[in-house]
Amino acid sequence: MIIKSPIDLELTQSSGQTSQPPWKKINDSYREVVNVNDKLAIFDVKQSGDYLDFNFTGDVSENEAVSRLRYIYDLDFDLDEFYKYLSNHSELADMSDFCNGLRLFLAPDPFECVISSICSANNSIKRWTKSVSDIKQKWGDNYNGFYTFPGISTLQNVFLDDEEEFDLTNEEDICMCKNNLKSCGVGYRAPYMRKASELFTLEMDLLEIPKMTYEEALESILKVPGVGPKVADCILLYGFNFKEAFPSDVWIKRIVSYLYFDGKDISVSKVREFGMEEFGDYAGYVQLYMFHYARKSGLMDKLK
DNA sequence: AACCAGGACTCTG
DNA sequence: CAGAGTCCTGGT
Repeated sequence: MIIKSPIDLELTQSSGQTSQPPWKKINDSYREVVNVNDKLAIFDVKQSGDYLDFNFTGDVSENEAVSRLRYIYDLDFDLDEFYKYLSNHSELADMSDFCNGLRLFLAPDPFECVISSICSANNSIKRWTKSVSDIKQKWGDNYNGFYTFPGISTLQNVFLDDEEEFDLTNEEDICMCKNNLKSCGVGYRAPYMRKASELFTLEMDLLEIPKMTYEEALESILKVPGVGPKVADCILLYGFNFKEAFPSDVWIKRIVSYLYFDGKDISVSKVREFGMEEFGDYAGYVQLYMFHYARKSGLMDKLK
């Protein structure tokens, strides 16, 4: 069926949002297993003109599936309104031309988003997406050839590295020990991921986060090991749809400094405060558009 | 082959 | 509270 809400699916999929790795591309379609009200379904979306062509299989109703899809691709966000806002601000006016149809790619699974975001810290897009895919393949459930993200209790019991695996199993050759986090290329983030999983079984309930204000949610998420200010804002934006978050890293700092402060060096935390103050409920989208505008327009190379 | 990029954390002053 | 050093891996 056609979902009448404009989007650029390819751009949204390739935009490196830390909610989850891109879905599997098959011919013109993007496919993934999605949890819909505790039942699994295979979602299949492809671009059809400005809109999405959506199909699914699984024991879920059409209403349930469509509303899940609308959430994941943020299809109820009014892009036209947003583009009016951009064009009314000279610093941002070019951005909609370079990023037309780019939307949030929201996490169907908040836990996956947290682990995926921890993995993204001090890392490249290519590397963290590979790591998350490896984690799914090693410990997720295979559903029609697609792997779910493992549950919290699974990840908190996983081996950190080959040595730990070698010591605690009867594997005879350490070279055969690949059933551990470090073999997914996560490096020193492995203990963060396992400790985070532990935290979610013992103390923190991720289901509470959506009920909180942005400030409360930020305070909670910052307690997760391996999560600092940048990653916390990514989790709140891409994982929980807090659109007032303005995730700020060195690149956003360079871009904001170029666009608004005449190239003057400002601290990342000031950039974050500026973004939240200046853009309000559009902060998350402005951040997303800034990053891709800089990538595509060549501004990023210029700022290096 | 040495060096760098990328955030969070820990230790120091 | 700011600044510096370290963590791991893939890229040059």
